[in-house]
Amino acid sequence: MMQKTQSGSECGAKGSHIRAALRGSGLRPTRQRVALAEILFGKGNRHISAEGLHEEAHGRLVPVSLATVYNTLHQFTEVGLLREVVVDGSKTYFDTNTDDHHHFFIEDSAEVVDIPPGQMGVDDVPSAPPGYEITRVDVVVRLRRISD
Amino acid sequence: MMQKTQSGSECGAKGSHIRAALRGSGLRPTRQRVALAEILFGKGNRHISAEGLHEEAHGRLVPVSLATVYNTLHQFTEVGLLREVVVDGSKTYFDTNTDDHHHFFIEDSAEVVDIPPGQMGVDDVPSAPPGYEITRVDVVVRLRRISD
DNA sequence: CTGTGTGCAAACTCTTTGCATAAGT
DNA sequence: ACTTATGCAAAGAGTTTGCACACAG
Repeated sequence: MMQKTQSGSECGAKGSHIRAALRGSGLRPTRQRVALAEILFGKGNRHISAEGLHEEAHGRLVPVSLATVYNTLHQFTEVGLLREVVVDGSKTYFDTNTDDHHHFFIEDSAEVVDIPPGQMGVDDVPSAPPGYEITRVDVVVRLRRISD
Repeated sequence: MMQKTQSGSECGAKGSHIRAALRGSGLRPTRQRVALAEILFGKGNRHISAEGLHEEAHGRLVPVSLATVYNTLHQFTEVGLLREVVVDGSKTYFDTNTDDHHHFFIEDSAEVVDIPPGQMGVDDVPSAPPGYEITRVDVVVRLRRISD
């Protein structure tokens, strides 16, 4: 037999691809993790908060708990499937694009948008103080709506 | 060179300078605001959280409430005496240096340190999307302790 | 005096945690 | 079966708010 088709979501090749990816990262492909991964990675790069993912999952009739969403986001981040983006003091955003790149942050709507790579660079990053190493250089270009 | 400001009221030169600055910003120089301003601006550039400032005030026997610390930090930020720094999702830091500059963030100790200006620049900042203006470009160089 | 600022505690938001139950292999 | 993940609700951290009292001008 083939793999058993899952509950209500789409079945077939995509599901097993995701399951394989999770497995390859050492995560058991549970229903919730597969469903959340489909939402996260199903349509291009996304920047999403735990609340946002939770709502979107419920909108798709995937009833995951908020605690599981947090767990999953952190686990995905640990294994390198996601990246945490710090742009706003109050919420944590997760980015499905783990490449080296930077962000616009639209203050009015609290939205995060990728800055295409190659368009911006950082000159002369100072060397780390002795005893420390640089783990990342983050650039955030903050935007505000022009309200004339 | 030590002047006994604080305690009951403010009689020294520093106190009145601070009072003048507050007044010039349209803020009434209350005891709490003057005391907090002395802590903030009294010894070079600082990066401090509300909790940190609250503790430091108590350490100096200036019993301000946490709510007042928050109010004051926000008021100072509004009038341009402070700048908010977003480096960590969980806490808000305030920087007494309002010039254009960037930061190191030491992840182990959650410390913020200025990167001296002129040592680092950002190339080719993309133009803002139509309808938006850039309010600021923030660079955070994240550091971790090398633990061999 | 008069209005603004302060302090307190309660409320709020986002996130984490503990433990019984459910699911994966 | 045996282990790990999930869900729930409660706890936790940081921040904000509402209202009575206190202080600055």
